[in-house]
Amino acid sequence: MEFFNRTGKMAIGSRLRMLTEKITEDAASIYKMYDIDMQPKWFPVFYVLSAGEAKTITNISKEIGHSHPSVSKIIREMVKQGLVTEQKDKKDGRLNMVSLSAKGNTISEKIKDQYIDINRAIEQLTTQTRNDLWKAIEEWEFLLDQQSLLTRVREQKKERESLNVKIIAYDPQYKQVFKDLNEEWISRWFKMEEADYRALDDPQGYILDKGGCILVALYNDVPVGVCALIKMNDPDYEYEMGKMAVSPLAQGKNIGFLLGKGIIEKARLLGAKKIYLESNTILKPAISLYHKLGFNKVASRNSPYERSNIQMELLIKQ
Amino acid sequence: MEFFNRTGKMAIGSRLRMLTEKITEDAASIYKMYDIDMQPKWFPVFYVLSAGEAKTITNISKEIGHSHPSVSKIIREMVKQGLVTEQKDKKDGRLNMVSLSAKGNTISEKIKDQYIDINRAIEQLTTQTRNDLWKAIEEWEFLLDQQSLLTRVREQKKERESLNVKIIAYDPQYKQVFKDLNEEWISRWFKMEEADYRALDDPQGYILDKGGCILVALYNDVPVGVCALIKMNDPDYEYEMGKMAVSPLAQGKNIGFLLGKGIIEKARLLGAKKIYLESNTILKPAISLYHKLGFNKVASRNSPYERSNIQMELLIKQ
DNA sequence: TCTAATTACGTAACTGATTACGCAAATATA
DNA sequence: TATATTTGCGTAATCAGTTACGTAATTAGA
Repeated sequence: MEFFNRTGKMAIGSRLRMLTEKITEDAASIYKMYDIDMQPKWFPVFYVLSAGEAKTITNISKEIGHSHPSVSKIIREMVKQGLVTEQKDKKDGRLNMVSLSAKGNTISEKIKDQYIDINRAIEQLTTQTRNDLWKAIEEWEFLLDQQSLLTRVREQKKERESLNVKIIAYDPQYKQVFKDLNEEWISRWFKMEEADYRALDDPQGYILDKGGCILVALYNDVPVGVCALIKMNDPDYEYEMGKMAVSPLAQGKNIGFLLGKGIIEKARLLGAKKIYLESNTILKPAISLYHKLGFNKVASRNSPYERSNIQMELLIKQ
Repeated sequence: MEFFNRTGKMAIGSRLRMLTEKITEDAASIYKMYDIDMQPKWFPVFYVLSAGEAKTITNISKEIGHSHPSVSKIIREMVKQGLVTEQKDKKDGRLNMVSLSAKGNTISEKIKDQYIDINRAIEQLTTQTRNDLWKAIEEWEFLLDQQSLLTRVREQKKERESLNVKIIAYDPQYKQVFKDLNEEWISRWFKMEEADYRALDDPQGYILDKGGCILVALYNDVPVGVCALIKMNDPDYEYEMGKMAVSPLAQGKNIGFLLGKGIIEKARLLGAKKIYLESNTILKPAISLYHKLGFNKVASRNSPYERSNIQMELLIKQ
C-alpha cells in the first residue's frame, strides 16, 4: 500500500488491520482446501479443547484472550456443527463444561497435517523477510504491556511542548500574573490566607528584596506559570520553594517540572544546602511532582499556613 | 500471550487482530488527549483530504484501500461533525466531491503536533525492538501480493503429500486398476475408442512386450495413478507417453507430475531422444502438467484417437 | 441514435468482535 | 442463618468493517 508510505507510522493500526484481514480471508479458503468444516474464528477455541480436557467458557476465554460472550457464541456454533458437546457440572451448576465431540476429535486428528503445512508456509515466508513479523508482534506486545502507546505518546507531547516553554526571571510586568495564577488555585482548593496576601501583593519587598527570587514560565511567550524561592528566617532552613502555580490551560506540558528545576538551580547557585516546602496531601499531582524533583517528606513543622499538612525537603549537591 | 507460544504461527491472524485492537483502542484516547474531535477510523479519509483537493468517494476508497460503502459512511459521520463538505460535480452528476471544511482545515493544522508525537513514540518503540514491525508488515504485504498465503500453503501440502506417493513398476495385479482409472476419465470427457480397449485390455501384449513400460502411483500404498510409455511404430518418434490417469480422489497431490517424471526417466534410460504425446485441449490441467514436464506443442499429426486434437513432444537430454 | 455496459455511490444485511447488563448459583460475612 | 458479594455465562446492543444489491448518470457500441 503506497498510501502508508505517505501517512507514516501513525497509520500502523489501519495497516495492521488490513494485513489481518487478508490473512484471515485466506485462512477460510485453507480450511476448505483441507476439506475441514471449520471457521477460522473457531480456531483458538478448537485448539485449546483439542488438548482433551473439558473446559468452562470462562476458562477458555481467559486462555485465548477473548471476551466470554465471544467464546459463548463460538461454542454455540460449534455445537450446531457437532464439533463439541456441552455438559452442566454436577457440583457447580453454573459451569458449562465444554469438550470436543467424537467428530471434533476426528477433525482434530485430521487437521494436524494442515497445521504442519501452514507452519511451514509461514516459516518459509519468514526466511524471505529481513524482519520477523511474528517476533516483532511479540516484542510490541511486551513493550506495550510495560507502557501503553497512550502514555508513550503523552511523554512525547510533554517533551515537545516543553521546548516551547521558556523559564525567565521575574520582572515587575508579571506582578499581576504572579498573584492571579496563585490566587486561582489557592481559592479553588482552600481559601486565601493572610500570609498569601503578604507575598502576592508585594513580591518585590517580601521575596526579592530579602534575597529570594521568582521564575516565570512562558508558553509561546504567554506567562502561564510562576514559582518562587523564598528566603526563610529559620535556623534549619535557608530557602523555601513556594507559590508555584501553573495555569490549568497549560497543564501537562511539564511546566511545573521546569519551574521546579529552575528554582533548584537558583538555590544551588545561591549556595543553599537544602530547600524546604509546604503543601497539602490533597494536591496529589503537586506532591508527585515534588517527589520527581527529588523532595522527600520531613517531620511535621509549624507553618504560617493553615492548609499546610505536609512538609518536604531537598538536599542540594553543590 | 502465552497461548500463542503453544499454537505456533498458524494463529498469526488472531495475534495480529489482538495487537491491532490494542493499538486502535489507545488511538481513541490519544485523539482525546489532543482535544481533537475525531475518531481513529476517520483518520485515513481525513488524511487524504488534508492534501487540499476535493475527492470523490471512489477515489478516496481506492487510495486508502477501503470499500466504498465504508468511506461513504465515514464521510457521512464527518459531515455531521462539520469536518467535511460534499458537493455534486457539475459536469458528472454521479460524482460526490468531498473536501475538508474550514473546521476540518483548522483541525488538520492542529493535528500536526499529534502526528509528530505519535511518530516519535513509535520510532522510539522501534528502537527498543530487534524486529521492525512496520517493515515486517511491509515485507509481508509484498510477499503475499506476489503469492498468497493460500497458494503457499497449497504448495506445502503438495510437497508433503508427494512424500506419501510411491511410484512403482507395473505388475499384473494392477491390470484392473490400469483399465479402471483410464476408463473413468476417458468416458467422463469423451467415449472409449477401439484403440483404448486394445491397450487397456492387454497391457502386457500391447505395451510391455513391445518394449514399453507402465508405472503405478501408490498413495499410502493404495494404487491411485497410472501412466505408460508406449513404443511407437513411427519414423519420427520412438516412444509415446499415454494412458496417464489419476484418481479424482487423489488429485492435487502432485501425482501426475511424479508419474510423468518417472516415465521421462524411463525413456531416458531406454536411450530415447524424444517423447511424443497426444491430448485434447479441453483437458486444461493435463496440458499445463505436460508443459510443466517440459513438453511443447508440435504440428498436427495423424492419430488413431478421435479425441486427440493436440500433439506435444519433449526432447530428452541424455 | 437507441440500447447495452460501465461507473459512482447509496442502502441493507451480515460478520466477528466488543461492552453492558441481568440472572442464577456459589461463596463469604455479619 | 440470612444477607451481601462474587462468579459463570447467556442475551442484547454496538462497532467497524465487509459484501450484495439497486439506481441514476455517463459512456460505448451496433
